[in-house]
Amino acid sequence: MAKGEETRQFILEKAAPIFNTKGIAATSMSDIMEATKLSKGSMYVHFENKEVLACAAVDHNVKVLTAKLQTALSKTKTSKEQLFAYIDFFSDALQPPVIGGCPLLNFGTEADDTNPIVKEKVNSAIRSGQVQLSGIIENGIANGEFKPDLKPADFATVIFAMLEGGHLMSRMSGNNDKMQVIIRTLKNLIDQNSI
Amino acid sequence: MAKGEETRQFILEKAAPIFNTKGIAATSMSDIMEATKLSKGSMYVHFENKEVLACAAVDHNVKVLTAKLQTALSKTKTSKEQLFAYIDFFSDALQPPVIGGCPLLNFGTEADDTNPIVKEKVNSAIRSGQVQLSGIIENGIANGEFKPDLKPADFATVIFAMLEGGHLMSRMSGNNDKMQVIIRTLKNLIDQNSI
DNA sequence: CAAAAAAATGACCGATCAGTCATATTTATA
DNA sequence: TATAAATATGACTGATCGGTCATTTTTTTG
Repeated sequence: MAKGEETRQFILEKAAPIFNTKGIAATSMSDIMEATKLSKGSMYVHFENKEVLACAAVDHNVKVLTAKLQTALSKTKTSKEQLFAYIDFFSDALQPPVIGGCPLLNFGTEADDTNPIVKEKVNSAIRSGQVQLSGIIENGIANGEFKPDLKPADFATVIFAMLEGGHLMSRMSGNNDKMQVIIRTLKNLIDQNSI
Repeated sequence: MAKGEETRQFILEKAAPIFNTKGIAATSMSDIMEATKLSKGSMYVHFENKEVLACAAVDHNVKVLTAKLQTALSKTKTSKEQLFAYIDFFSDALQPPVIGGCPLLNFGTEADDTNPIVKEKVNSAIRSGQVQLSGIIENGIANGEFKPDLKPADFATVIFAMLEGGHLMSRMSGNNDKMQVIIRTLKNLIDQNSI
């Protein structure tokens, strides 16, 4: 990796959790300077402005989250195990896979009415999650693990919404009780739809 | 109402949707000045600083949301009707009860790691919603509308999480499809647990 | 209606913001 | 190793931020 690309990645690794924790608007370039110990000029060698850096940081957070999720999923065999692993991956809202909590929730709500580019990144990531979940469920139906009347797209939506909602609730309360209720309910639902 | 209190309320009515839409960090006092057509000095007569104004705006958003919800609930009789009315109240994520979308989602994610006061306001509002939902379900069990093995607190958590998650998903996609899946699923769940 | 109190004004302040650029240093190339 | 290119530095800029305050205007009170 060339020196430039190395520094760029280094900046992203330091900046991504800050943006995810404080939000884009509340994160200043000097926050990133402090975290990287790099000069202001150097930042602008690798990112033409804050908006570009913020977008790259959003991508980085989503990429790290996705990569960790795929690692967790790769350790499973059956479709049911995959669904359980997917759910378990998000089971601790207070020690989430990426620092600052779910980046889709964080960046999505901030970008909603103000930043169409970031909003579309979040929308795209949600769609990917949906596609993956639907695929797991479809496979499970095809190989006889799940009941054939289970609607893959709808159930994927329910899983995703419950995880995001539970994440919010548990982070607000500062304990993981709500998320555990969500996890248990989801697993029961999956069991009820298993053969 | 004294002149001072009148102006204070007027500022809050103008400021609340701006904070809910742009976020606290991204909203400037000049945004509020422009919306109210008031001078900067006048703002500081009624709110000692931006943080106080932002907190009051959070309260205002929650209060308006709650008031509208109670109005919707007041038109119902049975417990099941109340649950359906509660769900229907949040059914359109693109035309939400308060401008900018769910303030619990918006302010909650922004305040999460940065603003403990606002975070606790959101946490408290979520708890209130939970208590109200649980109460409706308990009544429904007591009067024979719902199956006695339905767990009020857990089911309230599931309803709340699904609504928040569906809200996020639909706002990101820009259409209401996901929220409609959530609504339909929740109503089915309620029907399954009705007698 | 006059005096006192409250509210409204806008110029002003220091701090911080995102971003620039001449210069220096490091890295890559031939 | 000499030269060119890429990268890093930090002082600087203009704009905007939240917040103050002497003054004026409006409202309340006795």
